[in-house]
Amino acid sequence: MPELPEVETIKRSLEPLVKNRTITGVDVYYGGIIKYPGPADFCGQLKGKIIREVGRRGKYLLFELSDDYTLVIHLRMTGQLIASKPGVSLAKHTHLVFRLSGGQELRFVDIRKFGLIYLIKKEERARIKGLYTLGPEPLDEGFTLALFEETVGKAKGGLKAFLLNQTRVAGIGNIYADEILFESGLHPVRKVESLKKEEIKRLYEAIRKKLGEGVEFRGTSFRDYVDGKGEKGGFQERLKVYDRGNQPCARCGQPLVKTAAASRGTVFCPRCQG
DNA sequence: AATTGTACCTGTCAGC
DNA sequence: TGCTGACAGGTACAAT
Repeated sequence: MPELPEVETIKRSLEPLVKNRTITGVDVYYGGIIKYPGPADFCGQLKGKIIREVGRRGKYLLFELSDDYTLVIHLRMTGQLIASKPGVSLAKHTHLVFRLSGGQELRFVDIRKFGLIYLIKKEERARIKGLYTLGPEPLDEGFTLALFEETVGKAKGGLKAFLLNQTRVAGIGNIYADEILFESGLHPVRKVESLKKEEIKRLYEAIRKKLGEGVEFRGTSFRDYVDGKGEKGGFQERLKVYDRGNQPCARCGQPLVKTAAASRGTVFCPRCQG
């Protein structure tokens, strides 16, 4: 489900509903989601903690808690984190319920059970490899063209795989990767090391533009994605290539081609993305 | 070090 | 109406 724009939208929608509330208890219906520590310690340590801040890094949600603890949640493909009122019947595939002070609950729902949840002390962040190896945040001010040129200089292989690699740039997934490549007019299996300076700039600008639009339109509800209030996003109506195989290209009218690149379904325009 | 393949799960859809 | 297989927003880990 969620790539950077979706996770950012969840973060923003949840923040006012959970910030400064105390976790009064945790109900576990499927403990396999909890990767660290064990379920008993997880629940025991969370009880009584206050949610100080809600943050995001790449596709990870970070709940900064009292006593320097961080609750780290990755939604992977089908994970949802939804604020609910107590007593409302549990949606199917609800695996975890965080009970909060002031009559609020935060529920973790995940059809495929791929989600990952950790409770760590701040200084234990290295325990989560996918988190500490993340590349730069593409929408931050620090993500400059010069920094991106440096990143590109270190990489090799196909562009689609490059964009999906979280250690290069954080937060891009399959939907936005295809949209970014279409926007920049670059072929998904074009070699990173073959890019000219001007093409690197186009790619950089497309990354900022497409992820920015994704956030602006509150994410892509292609399938399961909803924000922290259970509301759908709007960017699915603005997709130009993702899930549009065989449909005419918005730019030139030629049929878009669906193929596989980096072992992922990939749609592109063979004419515009030569 | 950096790729590639496989595993983790359930649901949906196309084709028979 | 089943049934089967392919595919789905993403990593983590092992093997190369």
